[in-house]
Amino acid sequence: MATRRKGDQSPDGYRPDDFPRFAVTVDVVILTIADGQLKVLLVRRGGDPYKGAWALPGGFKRPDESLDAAAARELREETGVDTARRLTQFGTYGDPDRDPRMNVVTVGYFAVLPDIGTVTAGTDAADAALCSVAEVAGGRLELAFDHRRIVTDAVERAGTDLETSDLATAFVGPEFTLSQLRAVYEAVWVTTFDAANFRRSLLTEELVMPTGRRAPSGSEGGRPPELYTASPEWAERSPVSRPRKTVTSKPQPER
Amino acid sequence: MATRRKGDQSPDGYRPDDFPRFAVTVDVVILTIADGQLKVLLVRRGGDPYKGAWALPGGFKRPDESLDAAAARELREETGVDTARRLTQFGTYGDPDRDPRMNVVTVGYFAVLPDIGTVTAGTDAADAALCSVAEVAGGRLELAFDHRRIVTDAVERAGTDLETSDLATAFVGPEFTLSQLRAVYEAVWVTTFDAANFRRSLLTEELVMPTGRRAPSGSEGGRPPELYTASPEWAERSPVSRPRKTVTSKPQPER
DNA sequence: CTGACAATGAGTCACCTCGACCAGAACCAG
DNA sequence: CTGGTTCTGGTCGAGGTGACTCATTGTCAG
Repeated sequence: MATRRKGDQSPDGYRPDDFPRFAVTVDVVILTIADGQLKVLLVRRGGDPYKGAWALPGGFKRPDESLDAAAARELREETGVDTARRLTQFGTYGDPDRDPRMNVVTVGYFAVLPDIGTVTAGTDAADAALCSVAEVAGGRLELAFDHRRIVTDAVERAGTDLETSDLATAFVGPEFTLSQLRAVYEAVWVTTFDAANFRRSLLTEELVMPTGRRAPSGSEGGRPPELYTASPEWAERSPVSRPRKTVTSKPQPER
Repeated sequence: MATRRKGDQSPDGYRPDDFPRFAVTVDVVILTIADGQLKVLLVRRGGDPYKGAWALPGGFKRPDESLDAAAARELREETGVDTARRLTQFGTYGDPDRDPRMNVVTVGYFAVLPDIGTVTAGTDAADAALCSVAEVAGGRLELAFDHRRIVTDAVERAGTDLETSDLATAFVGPEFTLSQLRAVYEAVWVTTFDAANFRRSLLTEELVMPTGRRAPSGSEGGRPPELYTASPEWAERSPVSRPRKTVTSKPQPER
């Protein structure tokens, strides 16, 4: 609870100096898929500690706004994205040494975007970039503060949300091919799916509806795929179930 | 991220007064099962706002401890429970009007206990009680601040964790009957399970191991059940899957 | 124009899981 | 002993899933 404290001797009200005060920030992990890889939007720091290092976009919560509103505002201010879709809180970080200068408690949010073209309009676009999540998680790309931990937590949360919500549709646009959708699951989870079985899962459950139109075929040629839209009843149901087995080192054809 | 802010003109360091400061607290939702019902441990407030109302145990984070440590400390101080098992963070609440007097951001944790007998030893045991979660969620029991929301969020999180972890074993002791375990799932999710099928699920996956001993049969008579222990490989696997259907209004025998 | 190629779309089949159901075993109250 | 209750073990069928095959439809190189 918020105010109760053992040994509080001022029943008539708070004396704010009795309690430690913290700065509260929000950090936003923006995930998208580009080049078949899972990417995260990062900005380059201009301030003192970790100057020049990559970090998550974020900022201070204001006293008159909620945490959700703060995350939406920071996302809008720094990336130009109006959070049409979900903005999900996934964790809060308050280790005493996570910021070398002051006590900062930060609340992590994540959002998912279909295409990064809409993001570059942010005011700080100059020093923003999409970076590979694998490089961040593997340590090959250093992040400021404990942002690497925050990113990995966000990715893990996104992975579970794929199973329990329609989060996958947020990675693709309003119209998409089943291959694009399948690429989302394969990128976030690390597995592979049989295209035919994946197709059957979604169609028999009527989670996607064909539009009748077709997307242009890829650079490799091949039959142009049909475009689908997400059914409104995607939420609640579990569209695709995560393979439980350990990575079965499928005989993946080299290419 | 923690420190970056649009318009920050002090590259050499913080001027703490530039940023709003908040009190940071942790609230702990202790869940257990008693009388076949899901219960939550509450304390009665002695302070000014919401005086006399039920609230969650919790308190202020200290600058030199992590959030997890603060939750564990408060749990230990107020309930006498040393968090042998998991203590899971599930959400953070920072609406500007959630505390009428000051800006308070609180981080919610939940823990699960097998038996409440070990909890009454807390220093504030006099005004602590186990209350029905159904009464809290239904609004028949008023809580201070936004604690009702926090409790329902904790229960929802516990429900999903039942599926993805060995959380169920935390509700029961180190040795348990399958009926006790089944009662956990049935209480947290609101459904019912066929005892035989529930048994088969756990035994074929070897998630529980029989001890050879038996518990005394209940007050209603019946065959005395065998005692089991949890297999260490319970984690990672999904022991029991949540029924997806809407509550099929099963012909439940009245009693 | 023609054939190679790529990816989609559609179908089959074996296997497994899960829900529903039943019957016997073990124990208690009367 | 008898009836009632719970636990334990088993069967049976519907439905879902993985693995696989094959036809279809388009692009592209020549």
